[in-house]
Amino acid sequence: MSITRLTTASYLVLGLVRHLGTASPYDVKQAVAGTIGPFWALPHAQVYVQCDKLVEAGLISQVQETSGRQRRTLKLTDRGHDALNSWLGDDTFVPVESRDLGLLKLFFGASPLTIAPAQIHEHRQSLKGYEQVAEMSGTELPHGPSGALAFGLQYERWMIEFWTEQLHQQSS
Amino acid sequence: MSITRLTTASYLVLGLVRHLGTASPYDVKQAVAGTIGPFWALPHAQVYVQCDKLVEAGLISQVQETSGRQRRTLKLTDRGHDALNSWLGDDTFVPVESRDLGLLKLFFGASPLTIAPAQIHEHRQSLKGYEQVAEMSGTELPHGPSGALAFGLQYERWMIEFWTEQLHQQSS
DNA sequence: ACCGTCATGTAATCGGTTACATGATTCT
DNA sequence: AGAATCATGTAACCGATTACATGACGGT
Repeated sequence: MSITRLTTASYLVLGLVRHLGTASPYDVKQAVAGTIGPFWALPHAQVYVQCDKLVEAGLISQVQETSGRQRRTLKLTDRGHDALNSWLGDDTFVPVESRDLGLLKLFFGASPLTIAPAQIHEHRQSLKGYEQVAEMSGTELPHGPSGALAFGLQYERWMIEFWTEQLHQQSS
Repeated sequence: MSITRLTTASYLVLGLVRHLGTASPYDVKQAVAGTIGPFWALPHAQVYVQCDKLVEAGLISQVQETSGRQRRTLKLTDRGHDALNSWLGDDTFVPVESRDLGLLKLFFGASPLTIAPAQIHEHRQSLKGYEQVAEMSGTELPHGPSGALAFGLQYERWMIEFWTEQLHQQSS
């Protein structure tokens, strides 16, 4: 009966619904791709499950169309806002595990010549993605997203730098 | 009967056993902490499970004491070496998700004033840890681990830099 | 004797991913 | 009419984490 504790995925959905103001699960799913998707994946199956959970927990309200596509329109309740805010206010540090396969392989002795090129290529792609987002949205972004975007840009540049260096040190 | 495909955790154990030359599951468990643990956690329950799997798959050989603590001594078989090498040789890029809660909260509008200090503090701690490892091991590290260590140092410095910047931009 | 840590495991739970599945619109 | 995509979900599986559990050895 009682709702099992909220997971990060729950807060992700909760946060996205607030970010969008009002949204259907589908909107949330779409938003993932353009926002936090690149560094925190969330398959759509999760979105629907979490929406159910959050509605049941009374953190989001739901109005469902009775005909046609039966779209659900979601919105944070007051308790939802509270829950999200208190999560955001909690500064407990959770050790970051940047589970990077390339790095792991590097540790275990893979040659940079083997892995670095692919890493560099993919990080360049991601960088491009972020740059496009940055261009399109200009300076109109709210603080939060713009900070995260700044990180994304920075991170990709750093990774390109790192792997490039690994590649060069190899030949010394 | 047949062994379900190897997961990253399997290769982690496989890699560590080779890294150590010869090791008991317990040794592996200990090694995790001092090596890849900080950026790729592996609880000891996994170690034992994976060891069983790898033995069954014929990728590591096992000699078990018949008395006392019944320590198991593990070592890569030829097929184990092959498997590890082919994994290391595979440069397929797997999208990195650096699932950083702090970053996620930043995106959703948490104030840098709230989260940045804890982030900075913890990344400083991690940095210290890496620096100690670097000092102790000096230049004696094999290429792989030293590359990964270089990343660890770099990464922590970058994160400190990022969060410090966020903190300062806040006050403008 | 007792305590810490060495050393080994097992079992339950649980959350997430993958895959399956379906009907409603809209555009061509 | 047909294709694409909008929009919604369900279910099975599976791997990992968490918690439980136990005995051996070494030092005090």
